[in-house]
Amino acid sequence: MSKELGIKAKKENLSEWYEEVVLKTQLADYSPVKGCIIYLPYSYAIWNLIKEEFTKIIKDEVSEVYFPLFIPKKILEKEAKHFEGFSPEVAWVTRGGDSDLDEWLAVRPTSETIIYSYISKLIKSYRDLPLRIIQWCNVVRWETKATKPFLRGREFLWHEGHTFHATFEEAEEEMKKRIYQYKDFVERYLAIPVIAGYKSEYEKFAGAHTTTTIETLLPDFKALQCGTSHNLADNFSKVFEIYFQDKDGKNKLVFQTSWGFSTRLIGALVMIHGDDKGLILPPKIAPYQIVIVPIYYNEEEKNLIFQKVKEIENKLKQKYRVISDLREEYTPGYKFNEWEMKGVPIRIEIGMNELKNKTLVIHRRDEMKKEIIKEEELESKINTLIEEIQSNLFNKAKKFLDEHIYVANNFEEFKEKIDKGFVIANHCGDQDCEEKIKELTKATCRVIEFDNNKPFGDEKCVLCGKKAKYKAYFARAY
RNA sequence: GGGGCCGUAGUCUAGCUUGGAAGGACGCUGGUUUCGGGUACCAGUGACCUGGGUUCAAAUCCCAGCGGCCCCA
Repeated sequence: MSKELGIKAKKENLSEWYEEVVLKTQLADYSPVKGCIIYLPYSYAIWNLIKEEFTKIIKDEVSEVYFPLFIPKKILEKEAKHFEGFSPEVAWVTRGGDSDLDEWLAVRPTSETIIYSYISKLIKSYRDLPLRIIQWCNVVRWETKATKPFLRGREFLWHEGHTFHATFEEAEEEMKKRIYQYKDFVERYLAIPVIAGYKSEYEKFAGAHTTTTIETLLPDFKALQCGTSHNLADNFSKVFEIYFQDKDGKNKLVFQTSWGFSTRLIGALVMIHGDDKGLILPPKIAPYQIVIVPIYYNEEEKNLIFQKVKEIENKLKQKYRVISDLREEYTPGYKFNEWEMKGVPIRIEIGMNELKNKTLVIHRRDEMKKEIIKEEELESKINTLIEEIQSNLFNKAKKFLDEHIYVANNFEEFKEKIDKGFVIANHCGDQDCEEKIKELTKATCRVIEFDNNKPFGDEKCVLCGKKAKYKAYFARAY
């Protein structure tokens, strides 16, 4: 009776548990390079599903492109604030073959500069606007601190959208549209509840006019940024000289946005939905939504049951991602445990009892409950179960998030609650003051809601006591 | 940025204090058996992170590097 295959750590010991789940479910493995993980088939399948589903949502408006991995130093440093923000973690190519390069090439930490150095070729007239492009790629940020698979690495996969508009207002609208799209997507597909809103001045994207974000809370009460959308205004078009000729014949600067989310979402999925047995995947992005396990005692039964398994599989395959586990060297019990660890939402068990009675055993991973149904009810049962599991996971996560949002009327209350989740507090908006809060509590301003951000109570900043500019969510962050 | 722990087969690990033939369990391969919650037995397979130093002799001691984990800032 070996327990070696299962997850040994309890979820209470979150770090230990997380590492074990990622490795044992074969989502990913370590590589020889610090902070660079190997995306094994299971996590890559999840990423592909995320890509596929998100693409369906945006494909009518946004075209897919691919720009180079390398960015010449001159181009990367063109927008001063952007460069200042990213330079501490840029990886450089300084040598090619046998010779030193005359100009260093950055491995893209993000692609604004390489794209914007080119894009004026595509934008001549107001008729070319708005222009919207997206690329799915890898980026490199040379982390020096501790790395964690999916959540913090030197290389990760993401998409970055870049849009070009005639006016500031249009760009502002685009930025918000995308962040709401992210919120909707992450909540409906990954079942991860998030809070959407602005970043503070201190936390915004290097080079942006305004940054918006979606933030969630992990089980260790730390906030995790799940996606961002920036209004770059004309900050980049000024330095990259991206002009268009407007209806009035004048040349004008374009206004831009950029937005993205990354494979970090996979880390969030694991952390938020998993339990002591391992992963629990939301049906909409589970590589396998249903696993069918046959149970038989001899060759004769095996043939009969495999036939039924195939029949059920083919029926369900019309609509769902199904796998039949026909491996003969493992017992049903072994298979149950393995697929539960891997988080497959629904399991169907088929043995002689089911064959005789024209029934099926249905097991749901989120509640770990078995049910016997009539065979003819199968499709309607699966349809409702898929929906139920998806919303059950979201509701559980939403409950956790809601229960860990506190309000602080003063700094004492702030300090008391800050290690338990999000703390809503008034803030003056000054960068120095925000930095001070970070020094004192390790917490940062995570998000300022779009609406509902007016200061409350005495309307004074929680730390410095000056008149508050807004109320915001603070937390310790990943 | 500071501190600590660790690196032995695909995985978990014994051995390290006190230097002297690297042991077990799981997995994997072949076979028999079993299959409704991690079957059992037999046989086989497979490892000391890298580099340097000390020594007659290094998994073991020392130094450096690489990688992983944890705590603090």
